[in-house]
Amino acid sequence: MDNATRSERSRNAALEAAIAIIARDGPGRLTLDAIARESGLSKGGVMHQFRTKEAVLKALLERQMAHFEEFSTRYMAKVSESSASPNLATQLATIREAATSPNSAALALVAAMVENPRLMALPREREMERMAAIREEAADPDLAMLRWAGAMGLLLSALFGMSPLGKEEHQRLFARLLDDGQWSGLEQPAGKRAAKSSVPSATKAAGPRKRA
Amino acid sequence: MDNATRSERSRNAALEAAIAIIARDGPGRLTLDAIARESGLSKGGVMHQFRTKEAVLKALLERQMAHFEEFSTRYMAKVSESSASPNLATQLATIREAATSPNSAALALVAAMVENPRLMALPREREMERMAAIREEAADPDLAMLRWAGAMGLLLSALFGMSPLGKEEHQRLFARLLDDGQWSGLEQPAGKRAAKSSVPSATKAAGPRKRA
DNA sequence: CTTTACAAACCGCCCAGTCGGTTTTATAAA
DNA sequence: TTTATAAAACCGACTGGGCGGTTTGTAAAG
Repeated sequence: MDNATRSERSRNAALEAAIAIIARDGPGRLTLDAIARESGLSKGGVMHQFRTKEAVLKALLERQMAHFEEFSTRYMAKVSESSASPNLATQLATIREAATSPNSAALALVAAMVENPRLMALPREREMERMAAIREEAADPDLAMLRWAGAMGLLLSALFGMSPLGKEEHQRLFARLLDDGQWSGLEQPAGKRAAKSSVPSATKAAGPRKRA
Repeated sequence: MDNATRSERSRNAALEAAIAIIARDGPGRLTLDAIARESGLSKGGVMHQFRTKEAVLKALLERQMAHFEEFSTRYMAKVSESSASPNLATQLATIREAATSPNSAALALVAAMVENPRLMALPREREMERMAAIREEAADPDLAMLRWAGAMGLLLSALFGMSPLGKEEHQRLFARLLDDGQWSGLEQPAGKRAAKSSVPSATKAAGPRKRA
């Protein structure tokens, strides 16, 4: 086997093993020996590919980021024409994907944070770019950010095993977050705030039933 | 000094130390020796008050829960008359409190999760009760849950050090989440969904929902 | 005197990282 | 094609420190 592909296979196996361990046993059980055992490699082999444990975490993080980056660009290509706010739609869909992906890919974040909080700088900066794009395209930037925050809340609370929501509710809420039509009723021009209670009713036949 | 108060002081010192360590060095650095060093107690003293490390985490978790419980009931008493959805308002305010409290109290959750995911059962069950109350009182339960999720997203993403939002944006978004008037424009009677959806939903006709 | 709160040395285990050695691949001279 | 040499990938025993937890001793409270 070619040397380059041999290395790549080993690195890959190690990272897959790391994900499996985190998902099965929790981030606290992720050790270099465990990775070696799970991947079939020896400890030395793992250490040859990654000089330190932090390097493993970093590679893991970058791998996950790349994966969702790809999902993102594919989704973006699909909706960039049909949606008025493609960046927001893409982010919401990506977060939903992360929340429903069985391998609990986002757990890599937890592992990284426990071991070395500085590693979070990478995903944060990436997220800031996206957030800027979302703001640019939004008629009501704050509302867009709140929809983003809602998706993150669903994802992270589920990740922590402390979501009080059922799986079906989960899906329904994500669907509503993604549905632009559901939110157009209360968009506010940037910089202006008003305490109004009348209903513009652009999107629905039945008005709210109960008001204070 | 009285024996009972002496014990209480020691337990308190240990827990304060634990919080300080988590906030300063991250959850991965929380060790019994570190707690002993930080609190001024000896390791034996710490172990006398808490037979195991898990007991420390559990006590820490209960302490934080009690703290926010108190905040909750106080806030609830204030708004129970003036708001149409006092449970939701209280939860949102409590989450905001957790997000802005300097001691990063909620970090105890992360520490607990890393060490022993089972400990999350307590806060989750408490959260489910509250979620039920929120649903009961809401004209549009799903929208209420989404506002809750938005607050959680703001809190947790900030906790992870991966929030792309500035401090001022943070506050502004929380304020908007709390403002009932901002959301009345798109309430939907429970059990009914607008047909305008541009995104196909996976679940439909899930059955009748419970109304207050 | 008995019990409780604390101190400090200590134990065994686990973990990240090291090291000398072996196997596999790459290069190239014979 | 064969052989020689170097480099890269890999192995697994080992080390030193840190960890959770125990044990023994001491002083204060009751």
